[in-house]
Amino acid sequence: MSSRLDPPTDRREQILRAAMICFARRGFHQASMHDISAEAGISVGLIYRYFENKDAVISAIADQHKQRVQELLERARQAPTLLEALEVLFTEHCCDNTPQVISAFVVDLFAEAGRNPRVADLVRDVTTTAMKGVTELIAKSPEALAGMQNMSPRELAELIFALNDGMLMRDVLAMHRPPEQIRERQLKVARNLWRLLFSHSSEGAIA
Amino acid sequence: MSSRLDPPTDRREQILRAAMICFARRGFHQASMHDISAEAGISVGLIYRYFENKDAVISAIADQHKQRVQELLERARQAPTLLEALEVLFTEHCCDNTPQVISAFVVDLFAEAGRNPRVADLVRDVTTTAMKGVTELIAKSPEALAGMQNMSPRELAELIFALNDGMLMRDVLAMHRPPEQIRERQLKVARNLWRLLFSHSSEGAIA
Amino acid sequence: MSSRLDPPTDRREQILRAAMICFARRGFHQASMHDISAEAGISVGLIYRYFENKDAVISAIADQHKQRVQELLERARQAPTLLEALEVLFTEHCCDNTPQVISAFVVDLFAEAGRNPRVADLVRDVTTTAMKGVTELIAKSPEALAGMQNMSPRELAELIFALNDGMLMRDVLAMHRPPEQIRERQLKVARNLWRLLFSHSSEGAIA
Amino acid sequence: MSSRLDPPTDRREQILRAAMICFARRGFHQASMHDISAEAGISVGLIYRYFENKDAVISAIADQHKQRVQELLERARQAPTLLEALEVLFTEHCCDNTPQVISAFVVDLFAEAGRNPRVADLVRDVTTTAMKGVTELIAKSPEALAGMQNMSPRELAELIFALNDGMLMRDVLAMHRPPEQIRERQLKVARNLWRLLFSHSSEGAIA
DNA sequence: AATGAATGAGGCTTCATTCAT
DNA sequence: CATGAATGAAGCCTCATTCAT
Repeated sequence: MSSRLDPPTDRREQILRAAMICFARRGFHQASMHDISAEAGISVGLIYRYFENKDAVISAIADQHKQRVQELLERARQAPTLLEALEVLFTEHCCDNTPQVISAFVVDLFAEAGRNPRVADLVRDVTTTAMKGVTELIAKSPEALAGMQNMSPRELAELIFALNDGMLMRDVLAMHRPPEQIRERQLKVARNLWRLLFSHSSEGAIA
Repeated sequence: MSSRLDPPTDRREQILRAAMICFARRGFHQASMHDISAEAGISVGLIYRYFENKDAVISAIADQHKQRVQELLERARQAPTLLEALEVLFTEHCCDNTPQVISAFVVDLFAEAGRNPRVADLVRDVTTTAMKGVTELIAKSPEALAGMQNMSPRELAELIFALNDGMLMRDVLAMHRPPEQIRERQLKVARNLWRLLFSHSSEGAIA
Repeated sequence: MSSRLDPPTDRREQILRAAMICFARRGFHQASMHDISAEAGISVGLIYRYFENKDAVISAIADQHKQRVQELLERARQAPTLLEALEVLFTEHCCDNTPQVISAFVVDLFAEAGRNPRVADLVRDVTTTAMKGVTELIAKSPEALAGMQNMSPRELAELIFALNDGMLMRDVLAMHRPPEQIRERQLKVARNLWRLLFSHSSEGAIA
Repeated sequence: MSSRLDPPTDRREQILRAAMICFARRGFHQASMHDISAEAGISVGLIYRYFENKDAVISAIADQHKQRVQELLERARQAPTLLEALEVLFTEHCCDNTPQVISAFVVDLFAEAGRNPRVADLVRDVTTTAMKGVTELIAKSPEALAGMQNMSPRELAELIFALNDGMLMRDVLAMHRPPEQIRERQLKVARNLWRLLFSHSSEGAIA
């Protein structure tokens, strides 16, 4: 490899960051290579020194997304309780970019997956890994085992991810509203589900 | 003239059907007007006799989607029980087109909403209407009132829709698998949620 | 031929009148066949029953122009004095259409003559005929013979026509101003030239 | 790289020269961007690096025309006598291009001015400036003051310009004839007018 | 390593023309 | 006679990609 900050890696990062912004703003195919180069403050030709073509940029961004999700999963795994792990996972969409940037990007990523098999494989890989991770998390969790509700850990994980993705999908309709407000509202609903799934009936209404 | 439908309406439908297929296959912007005309078996120019431009075709498709959802909501409203209404809603994605066509299209529609304000308004309109309809359905339903789980009808509706959308988003990753199989698996998980939300604990396991 | 008002002739007239308006408004090539049909209140296809194609319409309009000029020349010839004849000629641009319509059309006609040889022939024919007519008019006129200014009748005619055309060319820059005002101003200048050319110095100031 | 001019300016010039030729040959709207690129020996896309769109090319050409006229006016102003100044102005149409190219272009420019307000403004600007310049020239000229013929300097200028434009308009009908021959004939007529306007009768025949 | 001029295929759209009704 | 739906070539413009500097 190379040390942490040598030019090649830096350049790649710089380009990918710019690409991410452009893709979120205009979509994979509406964003032009020129848009990306302008956003990155470099020339168009330079992009081609680090990426074979536009598709390679898209793939690289998708890869980056995959890694982000894996890191997230790792952090979730280290949370003391299942509910805390879920909160970590749910807050995924907040890095250096605003949540809507991530949301717009992810929705476009799924849309692209519907056409581009390479992207589809990659997204499937991400979701499968995440799903497996959360399924394990649930299987190992005492709260889950107790509440279980007649559902398998796998089914519980599916419910949870569907909720996550469904909320993310709605984000793009509220591009103008303050991110925190959106997230808070969504978190409230998500917590309702988690409580429902993972609280023992013996505890009665938990509030 | 013609028997059932006047030609203009027929043509519009024919074009929209072709556009739907192309949009699902390649996305709004990757699908060319030529693709659509070829799929419809007509010439490119003819499309412009029925639609001002490509954007108008996209808008018309989005409108069609809106109406489909509204009809669906109407049918759901007439179901005898809440759970049956939810089943109706969940089965949305099956008309003349295969479910994946609808899914791919809807995901792209949301992606587009993230950029095109006109599309965003339309999609927001659809989701708002649907949400309101289901919220009312829940508010009027005895099962819901009983189980309620400390959630407002509105929150319950949000949960349900998030699940719906989340599942739909995943559809695009399974473009190759038989639709029924996908739907069945998803339905199972969805029923789990509905049971959880709307069954009195006194009744025990319902399914 | 046919009687004065049989449909074919009427239709042709109707189409040509509409074409004239469209050509003046948008130019020969910017005006579409659809524009013309709409202006005439008929269908596009019908135009093709009366004209082989768009070029034929342009040619027919040019022909019409030629006839209009010839009639004008005829009227000018019957004027009692040369100066009156010139006034008739100069007022050419006023039929059922506003003068600017004619001006815009004529300028476009000359522009088209620069490319389309058939139109060039036709326009040349018009100008040649008109020139010959006016040259004769001058040659026969006592005023002219007296003043003559060392110019041949032919040269005098050239001067007069250049003035006419030059003024007409400027009309298109004043599309918004009241036609009478423009014409009056131009007429004043034209009269100055005519007086200069055709008044004996012995007569002193004539105007 | 280049010796005298930086490449961007060269390219713009190259494109404008090619556009001028194409516009004169086929008219503004009949000349395609492909025609221009072929004439310039470059690709279509390259034109768009130097001009926003086709209209911008037309505007640039019109601007160029404006500057050419202004330079001409400057040269005319420096002529020792009024008659010599007029000769300079009249010979306008001869630069690097053949006179007919200029004539065809100017006639088309006026035709376009009849429809496109932006072009109309520009052409009006040119004619107004030129007219003002010549009016001043006349007002300051002793020959004019003497002969005057009861006309104001402004009216005299109008006469002169109408003659110029009228002759230019006729140029397009003689696209095939040798330019010098045309010019000579026209010059002879023009001189007749000038002599008439600006020669004291006491001097008798001047030419 | 970096630039950005240059290419040309391909997309959207218009429009003259035809033809079934 | 009249309509207007239908065709498809052609025009304007964009953009991924290459390459000389």
